[in-house]
Amino acid sequence: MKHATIIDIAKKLRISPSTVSRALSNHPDIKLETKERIRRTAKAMLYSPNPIAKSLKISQTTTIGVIVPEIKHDFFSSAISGMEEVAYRSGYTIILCQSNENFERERVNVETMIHHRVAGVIVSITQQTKRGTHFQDLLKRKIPLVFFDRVPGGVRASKVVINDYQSAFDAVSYLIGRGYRKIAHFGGPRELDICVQRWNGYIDAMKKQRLPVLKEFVRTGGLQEQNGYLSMDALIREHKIPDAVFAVNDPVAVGAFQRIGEAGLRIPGDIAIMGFSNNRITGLVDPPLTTVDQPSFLMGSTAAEILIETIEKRVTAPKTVILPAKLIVRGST
Amino acid sequence: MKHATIIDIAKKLRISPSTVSRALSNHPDIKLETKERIRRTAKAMLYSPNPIAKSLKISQTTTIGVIVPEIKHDFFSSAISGMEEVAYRSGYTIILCQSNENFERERVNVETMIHHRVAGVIVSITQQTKRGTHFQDLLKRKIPLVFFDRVPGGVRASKVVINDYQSAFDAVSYLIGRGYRKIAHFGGPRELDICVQRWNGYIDAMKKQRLPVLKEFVRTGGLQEQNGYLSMDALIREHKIPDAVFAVNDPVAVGAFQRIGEAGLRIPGDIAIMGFSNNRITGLVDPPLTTVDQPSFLMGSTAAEILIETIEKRVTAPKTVILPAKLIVRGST
DNA sequence: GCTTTTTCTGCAAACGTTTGCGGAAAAGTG
DNA sequence: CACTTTTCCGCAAACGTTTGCAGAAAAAGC
Repeated sequence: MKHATIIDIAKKLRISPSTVSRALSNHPDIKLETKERIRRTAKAMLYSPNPIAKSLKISQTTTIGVIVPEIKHDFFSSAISGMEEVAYRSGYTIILCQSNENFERERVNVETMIHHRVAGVIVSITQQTKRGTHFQDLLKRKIPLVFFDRVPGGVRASKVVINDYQSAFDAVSYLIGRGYRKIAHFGGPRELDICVQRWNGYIDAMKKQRLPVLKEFVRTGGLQEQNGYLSMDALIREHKIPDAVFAVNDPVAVGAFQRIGEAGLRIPGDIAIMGFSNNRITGLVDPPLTTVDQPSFLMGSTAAEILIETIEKRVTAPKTVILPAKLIVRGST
Repeated sequence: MKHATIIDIAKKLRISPSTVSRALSNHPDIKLETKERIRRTAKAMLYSPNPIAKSLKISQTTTIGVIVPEIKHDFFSSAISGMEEVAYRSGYTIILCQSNENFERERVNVETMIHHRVAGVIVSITQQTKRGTHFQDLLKRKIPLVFFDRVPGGVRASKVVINDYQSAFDAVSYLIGRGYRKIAHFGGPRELDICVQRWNGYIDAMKKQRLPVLKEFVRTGGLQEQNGYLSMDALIREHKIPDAVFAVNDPVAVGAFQRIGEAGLRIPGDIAIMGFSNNRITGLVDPPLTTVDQPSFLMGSTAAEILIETIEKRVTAPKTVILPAKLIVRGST
């Protein structure tokens, strides 16, 4: 079963392919009557335009590329869901790559997107990503680009983020308000702006209340569960037990949570714990985790909206959207 | 910044584009020396082939389409992760659609895939999907198709699943072995084969031990958390408290879990609970849920492997792979 | 009725590849 | 040396669209 083409329609109607093309794209040059005729037979022949041919001709597709560190991560999968939703509504399709937190692979992914002539790309960068040179290749080719959540420094592109600094500041202030004093911070890699922001929020909140920031209570590591587990493990081994832990994100919080449980310590009695992102898990563990709600689906959908707007309206000025994050107080603090 | 084309290379070397094309695809007709020369300048000019032009010519792309009910669902996102992994290794890219458990949208998604001339598609069907006619369109066009997990009846395509019947049978037998007698089943829609299989496994395990299957203890509904919540809610209102609940999947189990907690009942003391899939959540709630481990990542990766094999080797005989599932015993039973 | 304007349609080139076929040059054969 | 065979490369068409330009037909102006 072959696809019907514009040429097939043209032959059947004994007119030229160009007329058919114009009629189908509603060009004003074509008489209304012929347009109708063409549309009817197009429908009758089950014609569907070949996007590849069109792409080749106008050297631009109607697909948008998405690059995330890990698809299965709760935050990302629901952001992707948001993107797919608006892409679907706007007639775009999504091609998806994961970088696996690997810089080199991210670079390759960007190349893949370029080769595929995507109309634009949305990315959240790797933990390892320090330089943004590979993103410059996109900008050079005038391919619209929007980052979300994990954004690199020094790349002139749109971003959708939350106010990480303020959220962290508020979260830690809340802990202090609850009476916690020895508050540890399990931070992420210093290369990632969001980690630095959250780190700064922590520091400033502590300073504001004139609480000392103890070196042994500030640990940096990756963003995975195991990192939280290991950080907590180290603290326990060194017998440096904090009142509370402010984790850079939920997986790290959950890792710490597990280690605390294994040590027979009580939450929040012995150690309070606060996460960041409001992953589904945090509401289901016992006690449920206090965390900062990061609107993942919304971040994805607005990222897609901004991108599509940029593609279609050809606006070039990068835009930064800061979405509201909300402290969700639960049993762990 | 423009992309270098085959023609650009040809001009620079004063040879014909066809020679360049053949050299780059290592055609035996071309002298080794010229091949080398062409490859060198191709590299120097940062040439990268235009996949769109190639696709148009050979009317076949190197992308594979994936359609799932919900991206953010734990099981699916990690299956997608598995697919992306092998796709990446094999030089394919993934285009992703979600049907949102909506039959009509699934139909549109399939059309999208056809228009995009994907090399093959992987799908897990909707709860609503009863007829597979839209999948026939793929087969008619000789587009390889593989289903995973949720497979429809009556479509001649490859499948990768677990043995749902046996796993359910084993799970329920285990419950009976632990001494539970009044075992309820919260099942999914009867349209979905996996639900029927698990339902049958439940029934047969009960029958084998000569336990009565009570009508009020067998409830069907959707596959979401709220469905489990509501089923449990109904049972509690009717004062029909079972010893144990065997849920069709983890979200349903978690829903029931929540309702049980709200009712002040104890798990497993008052009601034991068993899920299905081994979502991450199940290991983190308290008590952790006994469940059946469904190897989501592996299911995704093997689905992709089978698909790519079918695409490249042009094998046409559908193949069914049954992956092992394993009972994970935890605190909830 | 003849020129000018407007309305509509077709021709042909282009997007970047792949590939069947033909043929020149080189090599082999007797 | 005259021939056949092999080796290597180019021509041109094709994939299904879009679009600038030219031009025929119809309408309008006088």
